Amino acid sequence: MTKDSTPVLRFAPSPTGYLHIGGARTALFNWLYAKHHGGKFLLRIEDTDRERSTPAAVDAILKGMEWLGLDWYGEPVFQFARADRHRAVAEQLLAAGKAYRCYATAAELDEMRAAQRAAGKPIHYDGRWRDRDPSEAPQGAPFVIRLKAQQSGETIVHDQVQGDVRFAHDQLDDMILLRSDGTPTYMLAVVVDDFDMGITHVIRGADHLNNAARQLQLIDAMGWPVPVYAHVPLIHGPDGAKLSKRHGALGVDEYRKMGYLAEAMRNYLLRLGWSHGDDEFIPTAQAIEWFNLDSIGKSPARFDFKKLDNLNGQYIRAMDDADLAASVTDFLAVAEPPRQLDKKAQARLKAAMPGLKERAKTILELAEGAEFLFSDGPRTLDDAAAKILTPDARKVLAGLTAALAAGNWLAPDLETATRAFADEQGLKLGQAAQPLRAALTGRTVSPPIFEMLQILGKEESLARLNACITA
RNA sequence: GCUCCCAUCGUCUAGCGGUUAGGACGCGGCCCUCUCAAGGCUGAAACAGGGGUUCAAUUCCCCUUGGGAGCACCA
Repeated sequence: MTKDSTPVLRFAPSPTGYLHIGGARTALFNWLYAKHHGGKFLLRIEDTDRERSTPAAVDAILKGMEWLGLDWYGEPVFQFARADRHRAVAEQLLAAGKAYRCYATAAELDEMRAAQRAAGKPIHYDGRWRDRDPSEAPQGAPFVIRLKAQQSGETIVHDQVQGDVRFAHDQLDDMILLRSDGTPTYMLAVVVDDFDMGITHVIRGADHLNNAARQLQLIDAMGWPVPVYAHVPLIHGPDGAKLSKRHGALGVDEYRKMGYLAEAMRNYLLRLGWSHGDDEFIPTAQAIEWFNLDSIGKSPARFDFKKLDNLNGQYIRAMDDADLAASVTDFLAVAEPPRQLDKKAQARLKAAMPGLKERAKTILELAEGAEFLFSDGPRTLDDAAAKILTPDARKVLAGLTAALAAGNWLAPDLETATRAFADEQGLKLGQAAQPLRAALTGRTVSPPIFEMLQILGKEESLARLNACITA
């Protein structure tokens, strides 16, 4: 807690689903803060909800974190395994008179809330068992343990993002620490675990801001140190409403499948709510150097795929050709269905990379754009390409093929030959180049065609061209 | 209903009393050009509204409006 001690951060997802984009950003901020200050970043799985927690979700979260490159210190802490410790703290509070047993039934509480709602009053536990003598307790009846919270005054959350946020104590009620089945609630578990794990900084979603005030009361009752809080605004969908699946509330693995690069993802997520002047392209190393809590914005941001695409394209263009080719190969190997590129395909892919990478926003697009390099033989024409290859165009192609075959199979020579051919035929270069492209790639869009001709090689190129001429 | 948070181009944002309100994405135009991109130049595009405070408010305060979050024996 002291200024000179190393900070200890944590990301604490509940394994009830995949790691979504909001959680990923929260994790990223914690990770960046820890990296920036040379502190520790821990992972805690909040699996106390036995009904909804699944091993598959734990796995998805871990995989998501790994893909994003957010490495944590040590082994993940599983909250449920610490239930005994949580219970002990509740008992300790009970013994100290800072907590009490409440025997109110669920039906009773429902009734109470209904009445409060009808009266326009805040919906809070009314403390009906707070000051009752234990002798009044119904024998053998189930009970919960509630914190005997302060009733007057206020709690101020000193938040690094939100500023000082004040909560009047009469707005807070006596929260449940231990359920009637003896299991700890989230409120208890978080506070105890954060203390036991030595957490100094809590960076989490703003949906927890209200909880912070309650947790502070618990921390106060235990006499524990207060962590530094930073409640980050939530991410909204493009329409300003809550992020829905069709908007981007997907598991991070979906982003991987769509062909986004982990570093681009980190950059995008970072800029969603955090800024450093006019800087947009912020590689991770730079992000670690610059990250701070002060520059986190206070308003919720909307998720924008277009900007993510652009950023991803920038990272693709900035990547080394060999690394990028390897990324495409890996991407295809785990795609559905999986595909293995043979040596020839890999060599062509790498050779064509300079032309390929500046036309793709995702690895998926890159792979699709390189399809014509992956196998030999005539191409299946897409609609636009078929339209280009009219009988006339095929005649042009026949002449051009003959002209090309006579010369060197190097891009500059091929281009010169094609231009000469177009000139003598009274054609524009495009009228010769487009049929060439269609025959070679099966499409009307590709990297510079003369370079592709060279990469494909004379034999393969001629085979594809001849197939189109005779067809 | 109650509590809390938020508010600059369509979107992400810079701005921390005096600016021609800047950048990025997206959109339009031009250039480049074998296609598509990339790249260069360029254009349109914002301080939610109303009160204060101040010589001066996008900036500080209040209200309204509009968004969002939380009010469980979920986390």
